[in-house]
Amino acid sequence: MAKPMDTINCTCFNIRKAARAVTQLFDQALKPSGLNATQFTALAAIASTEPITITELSRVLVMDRTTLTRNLNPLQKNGWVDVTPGEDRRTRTVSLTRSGKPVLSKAMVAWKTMQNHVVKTLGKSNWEELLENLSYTVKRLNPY
Amino acid sequence: MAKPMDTINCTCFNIRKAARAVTQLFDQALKPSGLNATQFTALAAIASTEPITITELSRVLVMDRTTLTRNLNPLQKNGWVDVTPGEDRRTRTVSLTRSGKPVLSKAMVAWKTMQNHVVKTLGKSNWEELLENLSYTVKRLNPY
DNA sequence: TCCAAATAAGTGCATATACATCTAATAGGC
DNA sequence: GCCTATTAGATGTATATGCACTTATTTGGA
Repeated sequence: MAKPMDTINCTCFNIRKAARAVTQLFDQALKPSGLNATQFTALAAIASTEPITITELSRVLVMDRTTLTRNLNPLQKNGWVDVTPGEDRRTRTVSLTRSGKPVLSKAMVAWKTMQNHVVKTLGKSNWEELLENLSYTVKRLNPY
Repeated sequence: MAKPMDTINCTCFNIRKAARAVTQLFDQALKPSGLNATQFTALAAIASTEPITITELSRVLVMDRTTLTRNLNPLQKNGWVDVTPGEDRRTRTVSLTRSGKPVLSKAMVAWKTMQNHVVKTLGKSNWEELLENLSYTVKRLNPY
């Protein structure tokens, strides 16, 4: 019979715990740019793939469609992304605005600094192993 | 100059992505028990450490104090945990209620099944490496 | 003893997350 | 061409997350 103490090794607990720790570091680093970690990731993904529909982007981000819709709200409110009807009128097409570009550029600098800090703190080979394990985990368990 | 595509390797993006995927699996598995992953983790931690104050528990869970306060709300609402004033009257003491115990027991069974499934799907040695990488990451980067 | 600093916790605010459900539009079979 | 199944997206609801700020209590130094 499993006991409460056994959950120290819970995959879910450990990955969420680490996600909280890492998120806070990146949120802090990105703060001067006006973005948080989620928003930065979304903007960078949009810049790499635009024009892209909501559902397609949600698959890139491995995120529920409805979560993405709401995550785009603050980005639209600030005028950094446009969401316009697609040719298939069921779809909506997401793209970076002119004023979104410099915001992303500035954030990229802050991101790179923190990314380097994390890689250095963990050690390059540990960090590489972590990323590989995370990719493999998503590949095997991704629900989308 | 870093480009948007570089963020494919963003530590934060990758760990949050994996956390979403894993969380959904555990949320589904735990659903019949009436708990989600966060609540299950909190209940199990409380069972292992009670009586414990809010701040102490937030450190166990590597979670902001104020986040924990709110995460306890649904558990209190359902009568699964008690939060009572401590001897030091600044503190509040958290403990599992009589009716919380069977809820946790049932959830433990569902948790163990999913935990085994994940370990098997990833392969035991990959899973062990993942957990080790995550622990190390929290140890080096934990803000609390 | 008294008062300032430190500590514990809660609240306001904004955002993140996803399931269930709804509406609109397209695709496919007949 | 028409109707049904499918697909894209938005909304209602509930919970998760953490920063800034506030209140209450204890601690510790003068």
